[in-house]
Amino acid sequence: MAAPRTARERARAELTRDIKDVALRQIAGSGAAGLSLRGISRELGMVSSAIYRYFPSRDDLLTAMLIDFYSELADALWAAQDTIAAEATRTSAGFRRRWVTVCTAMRDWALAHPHQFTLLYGTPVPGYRAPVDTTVPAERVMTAFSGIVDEAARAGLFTSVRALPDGESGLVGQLTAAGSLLGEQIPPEVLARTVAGLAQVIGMITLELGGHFVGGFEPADALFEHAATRLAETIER
Amino acid sequence: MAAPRTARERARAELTRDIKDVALRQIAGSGAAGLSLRGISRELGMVSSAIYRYFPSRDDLLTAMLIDFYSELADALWAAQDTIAAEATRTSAGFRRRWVTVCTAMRDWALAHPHQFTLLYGTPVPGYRAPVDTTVPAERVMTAFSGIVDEAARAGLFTSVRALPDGESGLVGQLTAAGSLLGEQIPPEVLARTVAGLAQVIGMITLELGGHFVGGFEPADALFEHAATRLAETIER
DNA sequence: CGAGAAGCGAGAGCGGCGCTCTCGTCTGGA
DNA sequence: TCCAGACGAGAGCGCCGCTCTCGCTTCTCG
Repeated sequence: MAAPRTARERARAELTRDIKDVALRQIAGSGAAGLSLRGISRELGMVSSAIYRYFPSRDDLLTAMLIDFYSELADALWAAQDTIAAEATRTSAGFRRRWVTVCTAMRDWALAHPHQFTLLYGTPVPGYRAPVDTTVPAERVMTAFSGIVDEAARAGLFTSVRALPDGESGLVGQLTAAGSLLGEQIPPEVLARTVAGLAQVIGMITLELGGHFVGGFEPADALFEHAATRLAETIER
Repeated sequence: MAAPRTARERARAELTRDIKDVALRQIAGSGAAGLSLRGISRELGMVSSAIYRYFPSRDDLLTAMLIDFYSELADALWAAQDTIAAEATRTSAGFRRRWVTVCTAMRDWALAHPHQFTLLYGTPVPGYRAPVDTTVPAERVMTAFSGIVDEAARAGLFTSVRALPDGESGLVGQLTAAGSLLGEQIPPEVLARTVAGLAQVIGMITLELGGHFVGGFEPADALFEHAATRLAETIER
């Protein structure tokens, strides 16, 4: 993103921002499926075809939003961690507290931005396939979790972990390969639990947002916190 | 569903079936968002407005499909259990094996019917809210999991479970209330783990279907089976 | 500084969608 | 046998994503 020099470039950058702003409001209001280029252009007082000068297709606009949302979520998770970063994560209690904090931060963000969350982790939009540009911010979300585990591993918290049997499944290979991207110190068996744990967090939020808890576990605050706490224990031993 | 007597009734029942069949193909092919009443009518050689004699809106057709899919998934889960039903679930090993079997059956069904699965557990369709008719078959899916746990509880497998502290959160109350619908024998703390476990299974399948594992854990067979196995252990103690 | 290139918005138009309403026809029960 | 109700056809409403052409403006480069 070079600084806009000419008036044309400045106008273009501004309009691009405006389009994304309106798109954000549309998604926050009625979901990604309600995102309409015609609606945006109407709100911006321009003709629908003009939008295509800025985003060649609806999916490109969606991709831009996707990147924004991943980044926003990742920021929220890292910010939540920082509130207790002063406390070292060298102890078991510290690790657990930090893990639960990040899990809760994810749920809070999801409840505050349900449509954004479902766009990230819900049903992929029909013909849409997320381009590689989105994987970088998406990984920042993942590392918000794995970072905690990595730090705890460096502190030597996972000594009594039963080693994974390295069968012909290639699981250990997958895990060590993935682990080298996230932090060398995470033992494969611990990384497996971390991924499963993240899946559980996303699953519970998805179920809650999808209304699968109504009439049973609504509000799900207590259930969620309980599950996150147990998750931390599970990861650890 | 009374048996059709007149020719009119027979024709109506048949056409209703045909519409659902075509709708199923459309969803299986391009997802729920690609479901189009016009497309169905075209394939059926009739004019689009005629469809509305049978389903008053697109959402009503979606509801009918939803009920079918929940039932289909529940059937698959129960069928998978039945293959090892001869073996009693009185032992710890039996319980774990049965749990993993049902988890795997769910993943298998989801991989074979990705669009159906995402319709059930993915992003809710925009303005659509599932009517109560869908909760009955949806609960059959839940009970496919909780039934195993209930049986294990009856066999006295969960004796050494640390009791949940009954704080002011009301979690124990929620769990006992929900438990009374699923099987009186499940201790609240075990039910909490069961729900969290189901959330993890759904979460991992969602991530896999959403392509969040590509480049890291694809294929996810080994990771999934490992997670399901650990889940069974976690539920038990 | 002036001409050509490139960027831009407006407008018309394509085919698609869900859904509504009207109209003639057919069917089945009283 | 007759008539109410169910039915399919067709036209139409407003929405959508996307394309193409046409003039106007802005920038760049000789």
